[in-house]
Amino acid sequence: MEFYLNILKQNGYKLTGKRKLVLEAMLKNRRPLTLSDVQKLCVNIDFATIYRIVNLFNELDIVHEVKLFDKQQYYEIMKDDHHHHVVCQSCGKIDRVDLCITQKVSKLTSYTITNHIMEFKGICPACK
Amino acid sequence: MEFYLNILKQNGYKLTGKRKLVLEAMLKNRRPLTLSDVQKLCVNIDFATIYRIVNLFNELDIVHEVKLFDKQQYYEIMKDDHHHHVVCQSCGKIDRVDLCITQKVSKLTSYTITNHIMEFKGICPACK
DNA sequence: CGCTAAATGCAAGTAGTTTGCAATTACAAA
DNA sequence: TTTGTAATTGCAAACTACTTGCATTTAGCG
Repeated sequence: MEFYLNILKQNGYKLTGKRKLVLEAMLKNRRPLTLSDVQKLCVNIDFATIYRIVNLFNELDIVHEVKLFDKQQYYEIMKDDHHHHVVCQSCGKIDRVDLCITQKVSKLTSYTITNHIMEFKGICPACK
Repeated sequence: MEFYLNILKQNGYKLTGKRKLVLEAMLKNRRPLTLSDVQKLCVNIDFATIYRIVNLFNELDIVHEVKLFDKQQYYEIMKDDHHHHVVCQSCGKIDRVDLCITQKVSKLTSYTITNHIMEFKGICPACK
């Protein structure tokens, strides 16, 4: 918590009650969350405020964008813990995928990779 | 072209002029296309029709969904040519990424993988 | 404690897609 | 080859997820 509050402070942003609530909610729920999910976790914050806070967190790299298989944007706090996800299409469970291949892609394409999306969908062992 | 028309026929769909136009446009432009892109490539087709045709093609696995780094859905024909993409954030160029790790993810997570998203963004050699 | 710029709530706007329904068309049957 | 009919299409409106403008409120410096 302190770590993230410092990022806000160091960038000249105020430590408001709403920002602390959103941060706390996302720290306690470390999985891909939509803006609506975040709003449900933080009673009494307007949706536009949730939107602006989460977008600020994203600019400050406090949260990261996650794309799953619908048209919503998800966000998740992943400090020092870069990972991807696999979603069960039957029960909806989301598991971590600790694999990344940006270095390989960098070598293969000669691009400097700055950003990537990598998510999986399937059937989990329990649902098979 | 014939190959795809047969898929439509075999599934009981009519071979209409509009469907042929959309198919032809997407065969000639094998890169991620938004519905608006497809509409621009096919003069005189209503957007709702483009929407329904591309969605039908998607259900029949004629096209595949591609997610890039904005909020639009892209579609691309990739028969026998599964690949991913890397987008240059400077010039917008899109290159292929011929790499896939669903087998590795399958082993790692014990899920049966049915679907995945994997896209990259960076700076291309020419823009460095 | 008061001042001021930043943050927030409310309501309206926007982009991209999705749907309902009447008009049109592909194609099987005559 | 023409006809009947269900599938397809166009149009307009609805919908979802996000985005913005502006008036009100609040954090935090002095």
